[in-house]
Amino acid sequence: MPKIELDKTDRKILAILQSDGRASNQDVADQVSLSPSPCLRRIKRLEEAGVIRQYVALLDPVQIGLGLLAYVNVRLEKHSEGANAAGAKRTSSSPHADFALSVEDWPEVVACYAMTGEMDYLLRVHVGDMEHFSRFMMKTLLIHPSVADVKSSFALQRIKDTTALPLV
Amino acid sequence: MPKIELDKTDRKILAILQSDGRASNQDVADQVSLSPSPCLRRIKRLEEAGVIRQYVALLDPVQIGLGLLAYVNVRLEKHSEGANAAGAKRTSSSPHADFALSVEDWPEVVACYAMTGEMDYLLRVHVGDMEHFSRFMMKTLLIHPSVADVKSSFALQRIKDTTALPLV
DNA sequence: CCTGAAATAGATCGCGC
DNA sequence: GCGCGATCTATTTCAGG
Repeated sequence: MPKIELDKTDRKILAILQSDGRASNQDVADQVSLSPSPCLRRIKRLEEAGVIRQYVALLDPVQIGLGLLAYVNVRLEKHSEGANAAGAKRTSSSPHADFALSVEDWPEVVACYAMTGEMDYLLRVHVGDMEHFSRFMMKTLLIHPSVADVKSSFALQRIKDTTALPLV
Repeated sequence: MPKIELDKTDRKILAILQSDGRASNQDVADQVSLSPSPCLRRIKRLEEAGVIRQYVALLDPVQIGLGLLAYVNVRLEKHSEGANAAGAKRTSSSPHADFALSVEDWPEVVACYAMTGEMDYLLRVHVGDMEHFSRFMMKTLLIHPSVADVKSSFALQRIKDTTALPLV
């Protein structure tokens, strides 16, 4: 991905599309004081350069039955043997590679980052309720051979949560 | 927000729009084997019920100069007096209300949840580099009168990060 | 709840500036 | 790089089953 130059107009376009991903090219063009053709050219350029990665619809978790949000800190086994203990499905090169692959298959886990600090991974987990969470922990996360230790916290209140990044 | 019933077709529509927020109504209609009109009605219904909260464009943080992602745990002062110490701009009812208001004004903080456990808040913070992060900490977060203690971790690797919620 | 047709609006592209 | 104008495609509404 080549890092491209962004002028003031590009940043304005990005700000608009970050807050309304379905804004029509004409609307965007009006707001940045361009005619539709150059505006569309800029948007296409931003898409092709990968500055705009994706357009998505954001859903309300509560409305689709996912009323409980948890952040789970995970520490993995240090030794590779763990990966071949009971329940392991892959002959893995490392617990890390194995864990990363598994995470892809767990729909409750919407985000997973390898982190600095004493805990290796931070997971964002959407579930319906405590029972659902408990089931996920018992039947999925805790029985994973790479996992050594976990610590969970639960969201009490959303103060802020946006996909819009600040444009410097 | 009234919780509405979602049938199989609704869930299919939601799945499509979660992965492509700009999918045309015709495309969606084709994929769920409907003609455009009833498909559009369903989408409008999902939007009006708040199941679809928003359409957005997702940007690549690296391409816009935000190469460092941090999660910051914040613990607040227990006593209300803290909120009126040096630098406080609001006569606040509580350190929590005061902190929540401030977070809105900090563009680096894209997410903030009040959490269970020993730390009160979890913040997701996008910055350009360590210097930028350091500046944010020194000049913004740590001088906030409600803040008692912070612990930061930094993302080493993104394993997974999606806005698409699982549709049960 | 669906289909299908008709009117409106937006996307797209070649070309001159 | 921008803007204009022609063309094509999609959105949106509404009659009727």
